[in-house]
Amino acid sequence: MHKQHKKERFEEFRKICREHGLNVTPQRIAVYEALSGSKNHPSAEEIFRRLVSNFPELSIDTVYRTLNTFAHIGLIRIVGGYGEVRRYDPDTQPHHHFRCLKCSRIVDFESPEFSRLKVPDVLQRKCRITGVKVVFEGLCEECLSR
Amino acid sequence: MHKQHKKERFEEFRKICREHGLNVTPQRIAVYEALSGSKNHPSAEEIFRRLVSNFPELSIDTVYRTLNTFAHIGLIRIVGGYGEVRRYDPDTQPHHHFRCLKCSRIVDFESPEFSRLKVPDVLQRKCRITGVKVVFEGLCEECLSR
DNA sequence: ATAAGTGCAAAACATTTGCAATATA
DNA sequence: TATATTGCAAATGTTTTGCACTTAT
Repeated sequence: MHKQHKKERFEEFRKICREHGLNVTPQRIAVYEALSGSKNHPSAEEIFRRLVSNFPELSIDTVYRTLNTFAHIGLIRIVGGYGEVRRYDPDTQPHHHFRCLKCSRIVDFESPEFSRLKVPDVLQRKCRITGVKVVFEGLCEECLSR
Repeated sequence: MHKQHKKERFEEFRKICREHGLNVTPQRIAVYEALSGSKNHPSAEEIFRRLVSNFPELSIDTVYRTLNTFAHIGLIRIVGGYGEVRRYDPDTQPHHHFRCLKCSRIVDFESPEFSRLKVPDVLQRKCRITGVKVVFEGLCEECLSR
């Protein structure tokens, strides 16, 4: 994923909304900006906290609704977790995760090789596969040094 | 993972409990039996429903507490999900998952090859890696034929 | 006997929903 | 102006917790 300027990203966002018949509202813009500018796969609550100081009328249920809408049209993804609060990923391109077992930090990494992993025959025969994700688990840098 | 007889599994279970200073209670036996006899990565609620008809005093909070205890000592695992209810996996051996995007069914498969995937340098340098899991996503047999 | 575990009821969270008011197109 | 979206408040669903009672060792 390469960086985009804020303005380009905004235009892209408008376009995607229009394509899906969604109004472009300040709330949606704010949530999308907050998530796509984040690197830590935040929860709805975290996104809300990040925004509410500059956007006091914003309500948490709108954040949830907005994230659900975005996930539904494929603008963002829900990240695979282990039964904690739901977290969101602005990166919809194929990529992979490291997850810290202690602090739940998620680190993205790309690997075209992993993204091309051969689908095992057992699955190939029965299912339609649309994606793969490799998840490494262990302890992150910060948790190791404590 | 190969099948074990019920009795062997029970002895194994007693041993693990003793090693961790846990009392062997009917509740723990029941929950462990239900989970290790299941093939569908059930939730706490599902395990509870499966047991309560033959064990009417059992309460749902004991099921939660028991599953948390088991996960904590590594007897079972919490399966990676997408922010739905927490689900549990009796199989602690390295294995991989297919997940249906429509009905959330999880299918296990083994692949020594995937379990030996090379840890990318970015991670190798910074983290201590203890496991890998490959997750394929798509539509399962049942959902395809509807 | 003693410490650990359970059931109950209540609390704490996380997420969703109905509805009237408001903003977008 | 018509419709989609929001904020509020309340509902729902999931998971945890305090405490007194019971059970395993």
